[in-house]
Amino acid sequence: MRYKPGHKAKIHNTIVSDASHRFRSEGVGGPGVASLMRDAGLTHGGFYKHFRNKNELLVEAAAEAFRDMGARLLHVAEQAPPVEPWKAIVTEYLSPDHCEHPGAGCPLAALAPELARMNRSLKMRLSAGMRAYKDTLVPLMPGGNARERERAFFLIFSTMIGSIEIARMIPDPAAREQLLRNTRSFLLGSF
Amino acid sequence: MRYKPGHKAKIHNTIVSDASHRFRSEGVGGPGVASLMRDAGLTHGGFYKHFRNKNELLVEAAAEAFRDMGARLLHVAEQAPPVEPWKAIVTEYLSPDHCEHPGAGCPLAALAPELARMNRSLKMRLSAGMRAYKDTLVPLMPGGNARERERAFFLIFSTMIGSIEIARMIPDPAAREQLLRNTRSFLLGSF
DNA sequence: TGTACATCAGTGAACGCGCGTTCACTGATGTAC
DNA sequence: TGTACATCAGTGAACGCGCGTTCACTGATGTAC
Repeated sequence: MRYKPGHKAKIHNTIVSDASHRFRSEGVGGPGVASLMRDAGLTHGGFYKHFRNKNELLVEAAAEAFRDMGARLLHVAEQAPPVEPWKAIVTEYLSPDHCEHPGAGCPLAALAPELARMNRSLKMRLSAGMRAYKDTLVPLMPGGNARERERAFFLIFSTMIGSIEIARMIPDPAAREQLLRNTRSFLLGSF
Repeated sequence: MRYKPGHKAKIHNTIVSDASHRFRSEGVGGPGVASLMRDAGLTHGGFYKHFRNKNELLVEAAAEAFRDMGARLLHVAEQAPPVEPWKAIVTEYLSPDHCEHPGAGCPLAALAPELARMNRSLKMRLSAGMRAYKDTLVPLMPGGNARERERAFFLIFSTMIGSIEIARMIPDPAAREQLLRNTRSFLLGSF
């Protein structure tokens, strides 16, 4: 059958968006091509009408994950009082909601070590998404100039990423939330 | 053939130690059972004389990785001047050597998101290794009492883990080392 | 001391399974004449 | 207007492959008598 104009692009976006969530919650090796296509209501063969191979989907899915999370953090920063928007970002990032839903959260916290293991050329393309993420958020960071804000971005995000990952390893919910609380109060008082 | 007493335990340790390195450098799904046994000079069938299944090996390998890295950090702390031993730990953890050799490094920086995805009972057993790691290192952390030192442990390690993971994602070596340097100077000046 | 048997770490064929990828095909619609 | 053909997103059988796991078997040594 022939399809409406824009149909293919819509399906393509559906697959990428679904993959961006599933990779984050199940890992890069988690969902297979067939399962991702089933989510879109299609069969596995059609996958290669949309992507050269699975890694191409990974690149697009990671980029979308960075855009999604960037937009979410930008949004909470804009909702918050205009002084020190980065504090709203810290609160959102270290929220129990983000900790408990890696599939909708920061791709670095969900996938960083796996992505770091990919071959160099793939990593270059993946890190382009990370750079865009950084560029979105650096302007909201504390600091008197661009250099200071970039430094703050890396320090704040390093701390948040590590904390969320450790928290996700801790089975006890109370200990988990205390770690998030501690990190939150440390960061809010440090810059 | 019959083997010398202690032979089986020695082979067992070889497999666990090899796996602890390979899981850290290739991910949990990286090396297969057959490949791990080949490293030990054996065939895959014998694996099940040593472990009930692959997850049992993972638990032992993760525990050994935590012990290894704990001992390494303890060692550098003991070599350093006795005041503020935690500073030697920060310097070692954020070294280019650690960043470039995940297979010999901290299992949290190498595997945390993957381990966090495991089922609850497995995660409980994996996090026992993490607790032992923490208990080894908390006494060396800055702080006037046990509570403060435990808090410092989580904050310092969160920051270091996040930094190393981001650094491992950055393709440019200069940018990578600058991130590590920045994090080092931030932590050394923060406690 | 010599013979028969038990032990048990390790072997390797075989199991079912899901993976990523390829490819000849389908069939509804658009275009050409 | 009617007919022939081109397009192309999606189908599903088939590919080779590696995975984790099982299991009947091997064979050198230890033990019993």
